Amino acid sequence: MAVTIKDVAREAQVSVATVSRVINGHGNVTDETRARILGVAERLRYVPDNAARGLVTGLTHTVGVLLPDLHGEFFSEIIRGIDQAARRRGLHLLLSGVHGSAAEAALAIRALRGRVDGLLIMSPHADSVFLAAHSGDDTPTVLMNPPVNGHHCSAFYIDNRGGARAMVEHLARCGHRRLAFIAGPGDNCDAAERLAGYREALAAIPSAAPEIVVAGDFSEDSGYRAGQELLALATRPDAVFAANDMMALGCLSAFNEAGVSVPNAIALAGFDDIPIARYVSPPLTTVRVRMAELGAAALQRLAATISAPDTTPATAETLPAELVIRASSGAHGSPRASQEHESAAKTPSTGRIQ
Amino acid sequence: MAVTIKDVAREAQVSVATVSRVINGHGNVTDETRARILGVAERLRYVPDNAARGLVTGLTHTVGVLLPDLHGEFFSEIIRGIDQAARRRGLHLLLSGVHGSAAEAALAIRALRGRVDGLLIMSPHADSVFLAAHSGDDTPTVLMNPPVNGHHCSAFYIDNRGGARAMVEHLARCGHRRLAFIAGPGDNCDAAERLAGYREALAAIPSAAPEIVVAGDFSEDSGYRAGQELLALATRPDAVFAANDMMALGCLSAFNEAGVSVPNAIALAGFDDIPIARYVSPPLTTVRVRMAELGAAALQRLAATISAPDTTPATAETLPAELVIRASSGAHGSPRASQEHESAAKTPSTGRIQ
DNA sequence: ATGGCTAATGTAAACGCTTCCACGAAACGC
DNA sequence: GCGTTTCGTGGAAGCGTTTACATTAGCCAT
Repeated sequence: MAVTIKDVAREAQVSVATVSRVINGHGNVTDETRARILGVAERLRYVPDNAARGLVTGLTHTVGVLLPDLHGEFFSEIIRGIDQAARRRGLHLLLSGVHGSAAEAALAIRALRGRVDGLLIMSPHADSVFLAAHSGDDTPTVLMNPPVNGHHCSAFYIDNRGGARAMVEHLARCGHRRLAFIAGPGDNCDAAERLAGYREALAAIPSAAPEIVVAGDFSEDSGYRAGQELLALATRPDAVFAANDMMALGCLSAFNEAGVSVPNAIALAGFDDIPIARYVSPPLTTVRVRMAELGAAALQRLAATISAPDTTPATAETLPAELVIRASSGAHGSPRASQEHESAAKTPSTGRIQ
Repeated sequence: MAVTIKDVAREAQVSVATVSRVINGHGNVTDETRARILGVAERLRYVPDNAARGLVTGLTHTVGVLLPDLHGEFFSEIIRGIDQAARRRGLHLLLSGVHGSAAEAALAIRALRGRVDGLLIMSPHADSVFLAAHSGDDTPTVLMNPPVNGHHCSAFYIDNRGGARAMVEHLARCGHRRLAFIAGPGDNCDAAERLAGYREALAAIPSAAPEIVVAGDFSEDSGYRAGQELLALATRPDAVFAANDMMALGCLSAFNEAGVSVPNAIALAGFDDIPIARYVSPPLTTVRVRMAELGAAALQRLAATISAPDTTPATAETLPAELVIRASSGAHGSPRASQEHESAAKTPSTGRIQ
């Protein structure tokens, strides 16, 4: 262990208290003394030990970030948003990928004790995790896209339902009447919400044909199979809305292979706006959620809770999902022209729980 | 601050020393005493404070990760590799995105003092960063893809040159003779290495036409412009090798717009294997570096250095870049068949410095 | 001068934990 | 039986900081 505050104090012929005051910018120190101490600290390359500091102050200036899976653009966007917001507040990020069960997640949370001032959690097990590890603990916590509502800490939700609704309405506006939906995994909350949105919106459109829902599991393959299934139908749908972009892509492959032109013969839309979406041909109409903003908002909320744990009430906020209209939905005559039109159908909503 | 070791000791009617021994699994404790302490700890939901633990042991079980830019797949892959390797060793990750200058990076490193056991750095300023913040400091450090060689800590390099060479050779094997190169930004090390690899390989092919290098800056736009530039040439090249995939994509747009068929009229290749590469039409032949493996290897190295700082020599290792052959390079008659052939041209190399 | 302020600095007690050392008791070898 | 280990446990000294409190000195009003 390198040079400590004592070394600086000895060298500058003052007490450690005075050095501490100078380092932390507290007043009541002569300019001359301050200068001398600063000089010595510089010369000795003194850097305060954050562990020791945290021990006595109880503050680590670090927040723990628990993410379910460290895969792909989705995740990196969240991190980016969190990081940006964090560095603006001088906070550090303790990152932890939680792969397995709720038990493992709980273990990870325990391991963070004394290391972080607060927690940012995104996990399908968010509720059980919370229960298992947090009960009796008062670490400020913010949940990102948790499976269910009603925790006693702040949470940020994604407006899956509103986004799906907006997409169905868009497809209807494009003149499509038979709207099919490729569903996601049954145990996935986002998937369920998107399906619900599809159904809600469909029910609200008088001229629309009855629902057509085929199974999928978010994978490209399942989208491909769903596409074939839809083509085999007695009466084909006018438009297909997949619960995520990967399935839409798989579906697109199936259509291409069958020689069915998108969007002329059949319109197609996805959900997520993964980077590839704008590059496929035709560019995919989809729904976007600004994940970086989710991360940033969650961190901001957490920071507020940390600095004033008692006066900051737990909130539930839902982030809007925006329509990203590209060529695949057949919105305009010319696919080229409609590209990146990106009209946004925002559905903001902020509530307070508890 | 919740329940401490003292609370457990008092409740279990033993000294804190004994509790500590039980918690840390040290021997010399009666089974009966151990059981009692464990029971109390469980009941009280005792979780050791890591800050305090770190203060006395000097170990944090945390490594700092400094990354230049928290954008895109590239970054998330590295993180994923690091995280995986870290959790296998019970290490935590303190993540920090370093956007700005070397000075800012140095500041970030200082802020990690007492928080981490080691550093994993990826930064274009890696050398100055290192000098500015590390001199006099002995924190174990591993560099990932640093700009230059010859630091006194371990480093992992990416075989940009070898990858570029392999690509040129591949294009030549496909029968192309006039090979053009779209260069990256002049101040970028990776770009420079790739250009060098192109030149080396080209010089080694007797039948090849002289080099054709057009400027680019890694952006899609610059690739588009480079593509137009190449088409305007008196004699068009047979194949175009872009220093990264984004430029290759831009170039592809230019070719498509001009009605120039890829790979029939002209072959195309990129570098990086971004996720989109396999989805464009035709799928893009490119060079891949397994970034997750880079991260994992770097962490493994760091862990070794941490556990045995003196006996672990600093190494320099270069990670192979693999050829990913898809349709755009015109390798086979049928684009469909060659897709994801993914023959690998590995160019491993491990050396030891210092 | 004396008392009372204020400003600058020092002293020392935490913070929660690990670990060295000491101590008593039981077990051992002779 | 007595020295000598070995074992289980407690006492206490830190680890590097911050900070409440004590101390000192200088200054002004009396």
